[in-house]
Amino acid sequence: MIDVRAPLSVGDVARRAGVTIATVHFYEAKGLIRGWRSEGNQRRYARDVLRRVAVIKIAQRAGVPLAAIKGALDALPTDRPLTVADWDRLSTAWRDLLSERIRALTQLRDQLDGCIGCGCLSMADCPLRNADDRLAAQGKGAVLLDAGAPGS
Amino acid sequence: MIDVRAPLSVGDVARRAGVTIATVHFYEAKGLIRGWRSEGNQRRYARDVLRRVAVIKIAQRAGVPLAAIKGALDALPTDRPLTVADWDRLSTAWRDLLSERIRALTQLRDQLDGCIGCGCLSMADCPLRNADDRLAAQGKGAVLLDAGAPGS
DNA sequence: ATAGAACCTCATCTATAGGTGAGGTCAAGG
DNA sequence: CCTTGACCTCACCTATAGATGAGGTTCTAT
Repeated sequence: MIDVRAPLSVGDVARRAGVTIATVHFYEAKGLIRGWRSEGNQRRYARDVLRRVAVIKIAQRAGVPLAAIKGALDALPTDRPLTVADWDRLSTAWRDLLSERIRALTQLRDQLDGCIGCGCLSMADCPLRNADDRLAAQGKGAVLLDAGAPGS
Repeated sequence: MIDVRAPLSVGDVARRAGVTIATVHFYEAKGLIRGWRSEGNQRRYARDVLRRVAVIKIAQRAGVPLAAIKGALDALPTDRPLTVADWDRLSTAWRDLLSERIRALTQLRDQLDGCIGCGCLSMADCPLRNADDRLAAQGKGAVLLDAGAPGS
């Protein structure tokens, strides 16, 4: 008989969250999830971590780096499970990030459309090269893609 | 008096392409660009590399990893500068990749919209978690984002 | 009680895309 | 001539996100 309220082992979490045990170790080491230890020093987790890992994976799909995800999760109280309201705030922020990413990629695609066959790459006023330069001037690389995430 | 047809040094390429000297070294080591050496063993490049570097940077913005960019460039004859037709083929292929990326991110955003506040993350039929599982089942991680690039 | 599965830590490795500094060489102007 | 800036190689470092294996311990079921 399985008690659905029993604490989860690393293996349980890994299997049920669809990640490897190494990943669970890694997330705990990075402070993204939290648990306690058994008498014999084995990891134990509340069922709540499953939702946390799910949230982490969704944010990663949206392109949010782990450090930023941690920042966002840290801004939430840790003494209770994630609530719907928490998820609402996180998903809204990440949705906006996603929109910005989509906007940037769409703009690039449109520029690519406009430039296909034009051979203008060597000219100073090519929109593709200029957009790139404008970004480069604002800092180093990938500004649009890696721009600040919520809570960090 | 500056001869616009004179070969470029690494420093020239770096300055004019908007990358660091380390990056030029790196690209040459990876076979993304090619040049020759002066009597004194210093790197020399034809002006053509400027266009190549520009193409590389655009592909990177589209999310194409360097190895795939190299694959695409290797499929092109190296005994002449990049032509408009070459650029046409590359940009069309990358445009499609970009479209796929945009589609995947847009789908994720729509799912996020549908799920905001629904609190369904813990349920097995949440579209966000399922989409994730479907991807995971096809291999490990980031399938949509890193899917095959042209010429590799 | 004991076999075997699951778990522990720690060190090392993978891949991507470069950056940094040491120690030495090359090239051009005053 | 000789200084100075640009260049060379090589080794090692950074960050991200884990994977892998060694050597030893704990848990659980029979």
